[in-house]
Formats: sequence, C-alpha cells, structure tokens
Amino acid sequence: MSGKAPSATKQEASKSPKNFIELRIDEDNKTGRFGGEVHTRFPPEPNGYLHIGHAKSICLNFGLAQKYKGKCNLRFDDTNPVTEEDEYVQSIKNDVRWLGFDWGDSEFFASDYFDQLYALAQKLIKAGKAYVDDQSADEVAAQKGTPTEPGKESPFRNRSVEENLDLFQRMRDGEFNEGSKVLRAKIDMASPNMHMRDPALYRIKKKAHHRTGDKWNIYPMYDFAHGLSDSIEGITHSICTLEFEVHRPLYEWINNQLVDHRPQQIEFARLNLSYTVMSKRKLLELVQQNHVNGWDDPRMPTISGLRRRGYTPRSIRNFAERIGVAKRDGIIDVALLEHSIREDLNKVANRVMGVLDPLKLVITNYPEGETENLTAINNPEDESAGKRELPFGREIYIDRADFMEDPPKKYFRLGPDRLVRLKYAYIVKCTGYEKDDNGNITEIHAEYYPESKSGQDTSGLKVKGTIHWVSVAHAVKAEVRQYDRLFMDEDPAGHKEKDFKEFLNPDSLEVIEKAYLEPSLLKARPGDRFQFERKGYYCVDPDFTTEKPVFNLTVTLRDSWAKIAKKG
RNA sequence: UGCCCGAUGGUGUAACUGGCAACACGUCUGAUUUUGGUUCAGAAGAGUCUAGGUUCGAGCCCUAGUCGGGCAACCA
Repeated sequence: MSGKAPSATKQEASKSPKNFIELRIDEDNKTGRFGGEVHTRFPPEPNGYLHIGHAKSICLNFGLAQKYKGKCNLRFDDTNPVTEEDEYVQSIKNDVRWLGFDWGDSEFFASDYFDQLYALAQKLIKAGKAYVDDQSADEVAAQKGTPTEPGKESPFRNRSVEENLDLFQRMRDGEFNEGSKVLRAKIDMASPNMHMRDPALYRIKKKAHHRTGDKWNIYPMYDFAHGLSDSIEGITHSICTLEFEVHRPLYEWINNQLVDHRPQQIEFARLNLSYTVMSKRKLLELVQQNHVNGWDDPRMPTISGLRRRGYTPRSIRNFAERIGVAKRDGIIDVALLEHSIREDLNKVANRVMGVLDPLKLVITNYPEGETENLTAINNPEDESAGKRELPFGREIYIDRADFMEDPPKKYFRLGPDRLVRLKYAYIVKCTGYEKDDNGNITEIHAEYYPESKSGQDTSGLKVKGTIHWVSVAHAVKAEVRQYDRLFMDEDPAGHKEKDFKEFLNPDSLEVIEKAYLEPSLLKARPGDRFQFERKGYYCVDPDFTTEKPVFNLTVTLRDSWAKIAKKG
C-alpha cells in the first residue's frame, strides 16, 4: 500500500500527457513483462546523413530511456556493405552527440553480431525452418505471388538439414557467386502477409564491409538481423516507423524460433514537414544534382543542414517534444519548427545592427568627421548579456525598406518630412532625398535633434518608428546568405504526376554580397548566433573569415508589418 | 479480389479503466514596447469520417461502410 495522495499522481499525469508508446510501456511495467526495464535503441543505417525525421526518433528513443531511467543504445544497422560507409558512421555519431544525447559505452554495430547471427541461422536450419534456395532473385520474386494470390513453394524448399547446413557454410566460404543462392526462412508461401512468404535471410555479397573487411561473403537481411540484434542487446521496446508494421509478425517469428528475450516492436508515424522532402533518396538527389550545396546546405532538413542554418540542439529537442508521437501520419507545419528556433534564440541571441539592403542617410546638421560611441543593449531578454558600444556618425546606412517616397498612413518609418528614431541614437527628420536617372533613391538627407539622444531625450518628440542603422565610417562589409524554404509546395513529394523537383523554390537562396554590419561583428566566430535587429536571426557560417565575414539567415523575425502591407 | 494500420479545429497532439472536447503552432483583436520583435490580455475556429448498435451517458466499446496510408527489394 502506498500512502501517496491520489491527487499527486493525477497532477503528475496531467502535466505531460503520455503518448501511446509510453502508455504501452506502462502496461508492460505493470504486468512485469520486462521486469520493469526500459531499454530502447536508435538504429540508423550508416548509408546517409541524419535528418530532422531521425531527430524525432532520436529524441523519442533517448527521451524514453531518460523518462523511465532506462538505457538507449546507438546501434548501426550495417548489414549491407554495398551502401554503407564509415564516413556516415562518424557523421551520425556527431549529429546525435550534437543533439545532446549521450549513449555512453552503448555503441553497437549489427556487424558485431555476424558470428552470433550466423550461428542462429544454422540453428534455424537445424530446426528445419530455413533452407538454401538456388533460384535467382527474379525466380523467387515470380513465385512470391501477389497480395491477392498465394505464392508457390520453391523446388529447393525441402532440402535436408544436412544439405542446407553444408550449402550455407559454403555460401559463407565464398564458393558461390553473388545471387546464385540465398538462405530463406521456411514459413508460409500462402500467407496473406507477403513478408511471411519465405523471406530471404542471408544473401551472398562479395563486398568488403566497413568494419568486418572481407571476412564475410554473406550478409544477413534486415528482418533477420534486426530483431535478433535487439534481443542480443536486451532491448525491451524496439521502436520503428510505420512501414515496418507488416514486418512485425516476421520480427516475432524469428525471435520466437531462436531466442528467449523477445523485445516488443512498436511503430510510430515518421515525421513529415511541410515545404520539404524527407526521404534519403530525394535528399541525395538534391545533393547529387547540385540543387543544394551538399548535405549540410542550410536549406536541407538534415541535422547538419539545420546546424549550419543556425538551429540550436535545444530548439530541435523542443520541436520533437511538441510534435508528439502517434500512428497517424500527417504533415507538420514548418512554422512550428520556426517557432521553436525563434523561441530559443530570442532568449539567448545577442542583438546587433545589420543593414542588408543599404541606403545612405546623411545627417546634414551633424558635425562632419565626428564620431560618438553610443551604448547598446546586447539582449533585452537577458540583462546578464551586458552592453556594448556602437559608433555613430554623420553618414549612416539604413535599410532601403525603411524609407518610402510616398508612404501610406500605417507606415511608421521614414518618408519625406517624417520623423523616426535611430535606435540607441537620435531622432531624425527626413529633409530630402536624391535619385539617379532611373528613379532609384540613392541617398537620404535628414536632420537630427541633438536633444533627443537615447537615454537623455529632452526633446519631447514622439515617434512611431525606430529603425536600425550602421555607421558608414565603421561599417563592416559582409556576405549575408538569405535562405528561404527550398520548395514552393507544401507537400512537394505528394504529387503523383509531378516530380518533387518541379516545386523547387528558385529564390531559396539569395546571396547579399554587400551587407553592412556593426564593427563588433568582426569578432564573431563560426557558430555564433545573433539577432540582426528587426530582421531575423543569423549565424556565422563556417566560411567566415575576418577578410570576408559570412552570415546565414536562420529565421526571420515575425513581421506583422509584412501582413499589414500584404493586406494593402 | 488479399493483409495491416489510421481517421479529433487550418496543422500537430490530448481527453485516466465511457461522464458536457483541451494544449501548442497558426489566425484575428487590444495593451505595452527606443526591434511593426518579445511580453501580456482576449477572440474566432472542431462537436470528434459516415451509418447503425450497446449504455442513464460514446471521441473512447461493437458492427458495417467511406476515405487515407502501407505491404509483393538477395534495401533498411
């Protein structure tokens, strides 16, 4: 009997509603199925880079282990040497670590179990539940039947245990050519579940493996290796995506035949994000056809892309928490991802002045050659971030969008005879402007009110707008890469008749060669994140040098003026 | 013509063993603001795919259907 007040447990439960997997685990804990243990695993195949969808799975698996005080293994599902490479192993480890998860010494490889798996396959053969088939892949496929018609049994299905054992060993020893023989489970060629129609368990591949070298000529298939690896590692809940649902009977069949510890496979819906694609194949296509500049292009939904884009690990974890876990597949609005990063960066990113589309403004009544150092607050959300000095002078750059020749009444910025505050500096009044032959505005003239200085304003003037600026004399020229969504369609891969690449956004990257930033940014280091006041969050790109500073747009600030302007 | 899974506001997720549908994002209003940011206050928006059934009572249970997704790699 516990003396706990029922209200306490109720309150706890209402704090964070449980997802169906947690409910399932609670049930197993209640019945003592796994002795109250919770042991999960994240099992990537090292054949590509991790993306935000994997992040969901990582957060889920490691998160479950944390919640239930269990363990989560990192296991590389490396059973196919033709596509897998060590380079991917390294990038995956790097990404998981970056996301903030620690697998301690629980780092495994399915290839570590090849000997055990081989022995288990022999055991299956001895039990009369597996056989070597001499037919080609095409022949096997032809006999498989269709979802509505049963398959036909292989003529090699009833070989003797001895012959199967001998043949399997010779497969291992490299006596046969690739594709000439395959080890199959002997289950049921008439099963309504296609995966139960004598699935392949081992195939011959005379290819060196990134870890086992040329030791093996045969490699286990996913269905054979995965569940057994789970069992070997003592996994209790083997969480995977929905497409493996139909594999579950096979997963269970294999473990039931061969091992005592039988994990529970649970499937959940993979993540889909609007305005992007998530399949490895499609992402690879974007990279190979140079639609993006590599796997870590900031427009890619890969972990490395998001990292270069300026996303924080915490924002991604929060995102994963917020989207929840269920079996229904849908499409998450990228606005939620963007909200997660804004939420985090708002609290931690220092504010800074950056003019992306420069327009010179000359303060005609300000003394020539004079410089003032003004005090600027680094982060209004975090006093401990301190203050800094900002040089001000007669000539400054402002953003072109902050001036209109003929502004509507709702526009709060600069226009002929209008007043605006230069943030941390003075209030200025536009007294005129110059245009070139094409009618483009080339320069603004203004007069400042000396008594309106920030912090000691005695002018009594009231202005509706405050704009950012950078002193011409002190400006740091930088390259700013403005990123926008990669696709123009909400579900680019969802059109049966059209290739997803038709929806590529031609304006997903705009490189601004000459942006002007405040001088403090020269001290920035790759990975640093800032808020360019009134514009958005930016991070320092790895390409950054003090000779040529480079910044990436992570996400723009919310912009209610854009909404007003849009409405007209 | 088979098997498996799913269906709750615009989007995603909730609703303890049935008890008058909640949270987040988004949208809209207003306040504050030396960021048209943030913050704060508030609003609109679903009656839970359909039809039956069980029940005092159904989003939750049962039946049938509809719609959506998945399954026939020697890929994972």
